[in-house]
Amino acid sequence: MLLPQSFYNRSTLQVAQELLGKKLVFRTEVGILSGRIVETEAYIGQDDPACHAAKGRTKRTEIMFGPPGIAYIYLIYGMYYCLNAVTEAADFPAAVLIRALEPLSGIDTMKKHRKQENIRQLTNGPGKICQAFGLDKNMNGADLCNSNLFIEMDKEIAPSDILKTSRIGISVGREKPWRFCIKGNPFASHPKHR
DNA sequence: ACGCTGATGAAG
DNA sequence: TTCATCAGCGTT
Repeated sequence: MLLPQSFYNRSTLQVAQELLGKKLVFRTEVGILSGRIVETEAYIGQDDPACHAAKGRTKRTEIMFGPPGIAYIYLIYGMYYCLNAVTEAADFPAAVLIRALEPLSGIDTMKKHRKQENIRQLTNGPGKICQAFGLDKNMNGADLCNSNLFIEMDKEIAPSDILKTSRIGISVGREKPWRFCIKGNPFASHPKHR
């Protein structure tokens, strides 16, 4: 069952943790691509210096100020895309970055997109997920509750099985423990925890 | 440890 | 208009 908009219209920290174990699905012309979410990060509001929307509304970040349950996909480092799910009510800018998946279906297509045979290397990083799924700016703004890209209910992860660490790859806001992984899952982006 | 790569937003 | 920055990845 597909997660409804009300799932996303809550505290970002709660959504980020509850997304662990859920299934990201993308229906494409070449078949269904899916994977279990095993790593997320929260980016929350104007007081979080690492959040793209920290300095207010811009053309790029207005999507984070919009309604919850929308895909926010942006280009990073000139070559890779990152997929986020917008959270919380409209006018509060926040999102959850999907950082790593355990591939479930469409694995052959993912291998082709990634030019990579090792299943563990297919989706263990936010840029790799978008490459494996073929997601780019064309899917920015897609409604995760009503489009070919959505998230389904699946496993429930017990709080005791969630590892909390600082976020990766940022230069500000490092002190916030807003990265979440399924403990011991081998598909996380950084196998060694910080 | 480093280079690739280009959109973004702030500064001028 | 220029310029530093950047929620990553692959190769060295």
